Amino acid sequence: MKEEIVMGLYHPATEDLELPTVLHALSDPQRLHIVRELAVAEEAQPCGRFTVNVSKSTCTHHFRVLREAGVIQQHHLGTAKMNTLRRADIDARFPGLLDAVLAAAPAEPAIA
Amino acid sequence: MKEEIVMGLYHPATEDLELPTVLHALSDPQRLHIVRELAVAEEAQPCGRFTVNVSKSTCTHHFRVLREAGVIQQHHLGTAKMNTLRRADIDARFPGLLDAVLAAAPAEPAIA
DNA sequence: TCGTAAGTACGACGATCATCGTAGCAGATA
DNA sequence: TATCTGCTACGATGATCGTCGTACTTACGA
Repeated sequence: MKEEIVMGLYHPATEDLELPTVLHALSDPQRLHIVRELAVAEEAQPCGRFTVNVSKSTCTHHFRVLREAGVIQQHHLGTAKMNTLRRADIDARFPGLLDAVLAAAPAEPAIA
Repeated sequence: MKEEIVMGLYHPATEDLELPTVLHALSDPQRLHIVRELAVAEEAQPCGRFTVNVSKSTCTHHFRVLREAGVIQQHHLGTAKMNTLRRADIDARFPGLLDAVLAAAPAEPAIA
């Protein structure tokens, strides 16, 4: 039941990650695209630097879904909000899941 | 674009399986439970033999979602409709995905 | 101090979803 | 033929979802 608050933002604890919630977070093409870009990034990325064809408010919505599902971690940095993939946490809770998702369909564009 | 019709039921071809669709199909607790029961079954199972706490019509809906996503294959047998997991197809298209999903959260009940 | 850049909050909208009950159909069985 | 079993079709309903625009906040920089 432990929950972690990082810089005022809700993040579920690793042991509280739920499979249906994570799968649902990953079942949207836009969010899948964000996760894939995040997976190849070396460092934390601000929300604005993603190739997503939706409005800013929709983008905020998708990042919140990913964060509340435990897929990404967010923290403020100046006016920006930096995003990192919670790869170790997801691997610990659901071994192999993230690798399988990232290995699949890397060619699918975010046009949809 | 090939599509396979098995006994009058639509089934997507292996190469047409889409990751978001499959993930969405697996993101429901009831359907996840069905898939898990199907994974440990030796043979094809009729729809009625699943421990699901929803009505019959809702059950029909969930099986259709799984079939149209390409997760299961269905065929009629008398009055029953038999279900099998398309494990080989999913493994071919998304290697490791099904294993990761099945390995995770095996203790989650279908009470929800 | 003023402006700009990056995100958020807050509705709102149409679409999809999970659920149900009722009615009905197709095989199997008597 | 009549009945039963297993499942589907067909709304209907309430909830959630993805999307948007507008207004707002906050931090940085000129």
